[in-house]
Amino acid sequence: MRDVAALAGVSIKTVSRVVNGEPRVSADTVNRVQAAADQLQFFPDAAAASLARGSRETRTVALLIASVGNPFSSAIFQGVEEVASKRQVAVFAASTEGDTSTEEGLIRAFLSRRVDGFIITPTPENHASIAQLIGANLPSVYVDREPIGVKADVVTANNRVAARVATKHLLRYGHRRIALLADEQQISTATDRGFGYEDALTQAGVAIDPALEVYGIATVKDAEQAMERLLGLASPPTAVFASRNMAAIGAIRVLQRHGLSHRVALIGFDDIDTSDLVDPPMSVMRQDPVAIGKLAAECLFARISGDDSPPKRYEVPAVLVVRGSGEIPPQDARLGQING
Amino acid sequence: MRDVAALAGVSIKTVSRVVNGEPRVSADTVNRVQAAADQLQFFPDAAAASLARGSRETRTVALLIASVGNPFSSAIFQGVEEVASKRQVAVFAASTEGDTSTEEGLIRAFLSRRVDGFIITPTPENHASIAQLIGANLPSVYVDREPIGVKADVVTANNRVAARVATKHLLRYGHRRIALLADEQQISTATDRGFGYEDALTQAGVAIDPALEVYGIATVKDAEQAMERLLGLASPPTAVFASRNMAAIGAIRVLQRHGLSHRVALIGFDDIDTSDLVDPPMSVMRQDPVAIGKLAAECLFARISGDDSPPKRYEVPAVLVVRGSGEIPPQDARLGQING
DNA sequence: TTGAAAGCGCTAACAC
DNA sequence: GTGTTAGCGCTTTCAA
Repeated sequence: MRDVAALAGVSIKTVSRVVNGEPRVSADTVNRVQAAADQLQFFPDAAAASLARGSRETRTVALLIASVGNPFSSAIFQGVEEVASKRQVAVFAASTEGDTSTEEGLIRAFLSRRVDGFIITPTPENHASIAQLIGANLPSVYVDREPIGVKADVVTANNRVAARVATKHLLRYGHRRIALLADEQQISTATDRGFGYEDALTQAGVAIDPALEVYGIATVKDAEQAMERLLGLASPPTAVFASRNMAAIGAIRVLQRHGLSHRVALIGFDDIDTSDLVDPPMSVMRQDPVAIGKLAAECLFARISGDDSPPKRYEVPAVLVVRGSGEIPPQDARLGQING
Repeated sequence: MRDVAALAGVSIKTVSRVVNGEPRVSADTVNRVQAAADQLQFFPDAAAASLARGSRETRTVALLIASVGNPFSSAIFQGVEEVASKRQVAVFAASTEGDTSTEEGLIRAFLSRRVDGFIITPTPENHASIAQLIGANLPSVYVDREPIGVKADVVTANNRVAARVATKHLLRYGHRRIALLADEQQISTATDRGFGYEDALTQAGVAIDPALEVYGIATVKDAEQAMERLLGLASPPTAVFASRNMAAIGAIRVLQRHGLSHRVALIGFDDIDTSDLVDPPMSVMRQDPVAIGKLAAECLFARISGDDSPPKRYEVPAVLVVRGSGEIPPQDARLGQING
């Protein structure tokens, strides 16, 4: 900046004025300064500016998600980015991989980088401690999962209702033995979907069979193992509610392997590009992670702008998409019934 | 920091020493300072430190990809993150959406934020101008696509060879009318795959039919339209090489719609979680975007650390995954031949 | 082992 | 319209 000032023959402050587009600078000066800045490939140092301004605003936010490579997480990122980029805010996205100490380390790193706020998919544990780490001065919004004991905005899918809708759909087709595949029970998303599933069964007068409820599905492999086990039951399920992407993929893989994919009904959560190409085409509760991300970002920017109303909970509705796999009527699915 | 110093009863410099873990501070002082820092929830300001240090290192890099929500791009991000997080480097990821002016704006924004380097999937045009924008002082690495007229490291898949392998595979099954679906011809990735496709045909003595080569597939919809058109030809293709994810999805959708998915062979690029669940299971050239991202990040950090050897080109091999869709023998695929 | 002074690149407040 | 001075939070150099 000093160099630009020297080259343009003005003071350093005038360069600052031009760079920030302040009024009351003569057109001639503006031109001279801009020419000098271009020639020197000058880019203002945003960090130094923020430091000097005293506002400590960096126009940067941090997004902590399960994994940047996971389609659901990255759809959230996409939503956040859409909103942030309109405001010229840059986004640090990072993966917690579900690990609390990684999460803490990331928060520390971003705190040092003076982000303006956080959007967080909380890991299963330790919610209070990360909230305390962030402190009260920095706004944060939680997405996808509800942190316990933390006062902050939360944006999730309407998990309980959506799970109820999916389960009712299967019940309507006559199913009575419906399996549930879900994430760890420490995660609100999983338990809420479990509640919705149980709501529907109870309302239909169907007894809840704990043997059909499998929690702790974290990978496709987990889902495959669970599905194998379910099919091995004396009285296997005739339908499956796979309450997350990976669970559905694993379940279908196993059903296909046993030639049962057209005999056991299945409804997934999380729509994906290829859901309609699967054999049979997959019925799903389609949640809208991009909308979740957008809403979370909007909340966060409202907070950053000074909104100090009480924390709110937002639910983005998931919709049932009927494609075939969820409309298969109950059939005997005991292993060995087909192909000997 | 001043407050911490006051509370601990030491000078500001001593706090700095403790925070940076410098030696030659008495254990007692360290404890007092740390207690004060904890009590005050003190986090050092990384930007101010970088400013004072004069090295201008921010331990931050920028990643410009097509779209953060796109599975291929986010897999690259995942690879970059894996390497960066080990070095405590934060990543700004942002979407260009293939738009040159967006790309330029992002580069300017990150230049102002004083990132240590760039990893870029270049938009179709304007390579030289973005390189000039970044200037010679900041290292940058290009991924997935080769920028023209830019001297920098490049990491891509072995596009030409992989396309040759895929096409040869189809030729081996007896196909002679093989369609190519590819991205815009301004993108090196698309043209390289096109060259590989043509290499294989030429080597097999099969004439290249321009009517079977479709470039400019940017969306699933584009792919669907192209596939419809191809099926409407007097002599339609008996096989398809869909050289990108979206092209494969659109093509399969149309083939399924016409009941031709078991009559027309198809090989995709980019493996996805559900490739094996599709009807029929999709054969693909599986590229490894996570590895591409990792390699790019490693290159970038080497450059940041001062490596000034001549720019290199790296190719990460893609492997053929045989699942069924690519092993269908040639059959009449004229519309209306099936089901009247 | 600790502290004082100077300055990184920039902007606020105030002159002129 | 433009320049001067002080200082943001920190680290460097040098002195104690």
